[in-house]
Amino acid sequence: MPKPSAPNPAPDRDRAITLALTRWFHASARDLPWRHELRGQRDPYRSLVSEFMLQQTQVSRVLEKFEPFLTRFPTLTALAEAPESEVLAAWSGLGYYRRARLLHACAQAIVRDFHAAVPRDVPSLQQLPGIGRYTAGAIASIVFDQPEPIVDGNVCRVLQRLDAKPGSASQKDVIAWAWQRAESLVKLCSVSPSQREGASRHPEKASDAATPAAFNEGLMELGALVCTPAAPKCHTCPLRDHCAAHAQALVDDIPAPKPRAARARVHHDVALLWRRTASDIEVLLEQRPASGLWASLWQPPAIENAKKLRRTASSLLEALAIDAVPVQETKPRSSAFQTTHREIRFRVWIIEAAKVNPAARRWFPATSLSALAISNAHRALLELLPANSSKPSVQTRRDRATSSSA
DNA sequence: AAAGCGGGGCG
DNA sequence: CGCCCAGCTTT
Repeated sequence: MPKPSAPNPAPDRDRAITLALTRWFHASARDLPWRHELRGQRDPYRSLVSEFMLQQTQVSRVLEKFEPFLTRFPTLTALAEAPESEVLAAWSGLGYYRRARLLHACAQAIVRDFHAAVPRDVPSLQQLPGIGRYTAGAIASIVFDQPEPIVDGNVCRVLQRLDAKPGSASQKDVIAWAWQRAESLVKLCSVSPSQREGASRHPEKASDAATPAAFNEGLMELGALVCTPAAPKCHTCPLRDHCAAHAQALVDDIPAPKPRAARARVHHDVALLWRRTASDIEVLLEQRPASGLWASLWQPPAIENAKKLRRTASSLLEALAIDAVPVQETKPRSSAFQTTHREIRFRVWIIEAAKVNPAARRWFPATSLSALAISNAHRALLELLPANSSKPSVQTRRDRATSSSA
């Protein structure tokens, strides 16, 4: 029986792409904690949390925080009812802290407007705080298997290479092209009634059918594991035979690198004030403003963007309007920290104070800091406290990889 | 339309 | 050391 001829060759190529990627994903997908299914479906709440954490953040970073967050906030309602300070504390170290506040507000909006059930459609999802076009498409397709496209950095790169589309993912025209391309591909994955009938008569073929969920997640998984920015593993790529960039030897030129602004270098003068108590030491912290860098997080009192070089602890305390008596003057310690947008040189005076008027600041026991919302930059500074000088309590990834688990 | 926002791993 | 990452909101 002759196969009906297609109107043009593109649909055949695209169908082959969706099928090959779906099969590869089912065979090669990593076992990630937010991919665990209950009764054949992803947990919408776990998926929601993972999507927020994964915004501009690598999987390896999210893996360290995901399960502790879910243990602390097991349900959407539990998250919605929690105080924001605890949500920020559980987010501590993940960066982009606005996401934590938006996730919190998102959970509250879902409870209020959708009876505590994550909505299934893109328009409803996209109205929620912190959910843009990508995250709405990801929830709709991956959790609810709807034929909605998604485009992130990974997907844009894969699609550009697939069609040898030049340009950078920072170009609006490239992004717009990628959304069109992703949409036309994912729509080929929606199961038509006749296909569903066929699948029920041939259940052994069911796992072969391309679904929006497997195709979309396959695009991202391929970008993460195979079609990487540098040194892509074309020899193991399931789409190699369909890839225009590979055929034309353009893989290393697509996508074009994204222009990036230079990092600003700034100095912060930090007063790491501590005092002894009967059983512990305490450290003086203040809360940052609710917007901007490290919004609402706790830190030692500091002069930011310090212009002039301060030479004594006393002069810093005076600038900070802290009425304290240093037990002794010490030289500042240097500590550098980088974010994407700036390089911060901390000058840290470690000051044991006999007497302090804390004003708006608060004393915290050193043992309570792990439950507080503090950036990784400032956690590193707190490691300079005398109580921590002999035992490193911030364990690096390298530490964990090389130390035996006792 | 453009800027702002963390943090770390990797080549 | 530069580049990149499962983006979104604000200005």
